[in-house]
Amino acid sequence: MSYSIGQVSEKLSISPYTLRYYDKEGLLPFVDRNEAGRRRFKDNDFNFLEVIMCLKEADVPVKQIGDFIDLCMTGDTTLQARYDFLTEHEQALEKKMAQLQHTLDFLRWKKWYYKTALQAGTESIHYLPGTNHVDPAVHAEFEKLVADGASPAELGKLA
Amino acid sequence: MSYSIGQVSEKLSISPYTLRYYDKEGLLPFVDRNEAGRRRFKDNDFNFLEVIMCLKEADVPVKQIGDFIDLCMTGDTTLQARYDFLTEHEQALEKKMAQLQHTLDFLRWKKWYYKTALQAGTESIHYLPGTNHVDPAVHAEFEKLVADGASPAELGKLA
DNA sequence: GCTTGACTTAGAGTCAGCTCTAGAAACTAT
DNA sequence: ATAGTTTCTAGAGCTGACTCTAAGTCAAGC
Repeated sequence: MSYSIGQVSEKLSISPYTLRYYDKEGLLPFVDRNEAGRRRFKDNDFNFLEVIMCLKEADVPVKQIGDFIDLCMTGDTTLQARYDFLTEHEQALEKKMAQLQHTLDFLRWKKWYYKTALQAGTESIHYLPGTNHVDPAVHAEFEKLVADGASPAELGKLA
Repeated sequence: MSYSIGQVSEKLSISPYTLRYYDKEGLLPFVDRNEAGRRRFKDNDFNFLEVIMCLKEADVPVKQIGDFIDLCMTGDTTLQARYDFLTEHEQALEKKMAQLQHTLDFLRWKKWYYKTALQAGTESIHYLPGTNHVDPAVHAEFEKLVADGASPAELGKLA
């Protein structure tokens, strides 16, 4: 079973332009060509493509993905290097997810800020008297609700 | 209390170039200037900067962050729009985190793949007999271990 | 045989998000 | 006062990741 660039493009929802770009950047050295020079993807190539898409999803730059594919093509001497590469990016991803959780929590505190403002009809309930500046006690109040067991996601929900 | 662009840059670990770029893109309309035209950041401005950094972290494009800041400057008539904006990006972020969890799981299965190959001294233990193609049963085996209660993160750990 | 459509390459163009340069003006320390 | 540092603007330059164009090749259907 073999597939044209168009069929692979369709299957993976990646444009043929992008697939050729990846090839040019050295990400697809495993892809065969027919007599006319056209790319023929094998079933096994989808294992590589899956790894490539995974690493892209993990925000690994194209060049580094190329380095990993190089390791793959070299053979058993690079097994440890490949394992280490994946470990490095596993850790980076864990770190990123923790960071995104903070970001999400912040978004929810701001939602609560606007929810309460909406209910009051004006943002000024959060200001220090006579100013346009937010009272730091407002954030503290939200933090207290969370410390007392409320879920940030729920606190932000309107009505 | 007011702060120069250099002090803000230092505090937030953002280059002054970037801060000026954000200003140029309309993200910092709230920043005052002194008689000489130099930016003077107020304490309250850090609330805005915190929101900007949060939205950046959530991968919101600079232009859209500008739209949100515009809403903030307009006053109480935009409270609902601001709430909706945050809700939209909260949802996008939740979706992204779910996707990243899948990516992480995939990375861990690949780590297990290389761990077992390393222990065998060769990747060929995963190949279909007489080929260089990965046996689909290998992934199924990993999935079975997970279904039987093993943690993907643990399965990938070496030694 | 001829058109249509998918493919090929090299190379140009685009976009976001910075990042830097140049030249001038303004603070800061001695 | 003067040297050094910081800031200002306008605008150029850079990087990564595509995205497309042009000109040509190839395969399939009428």
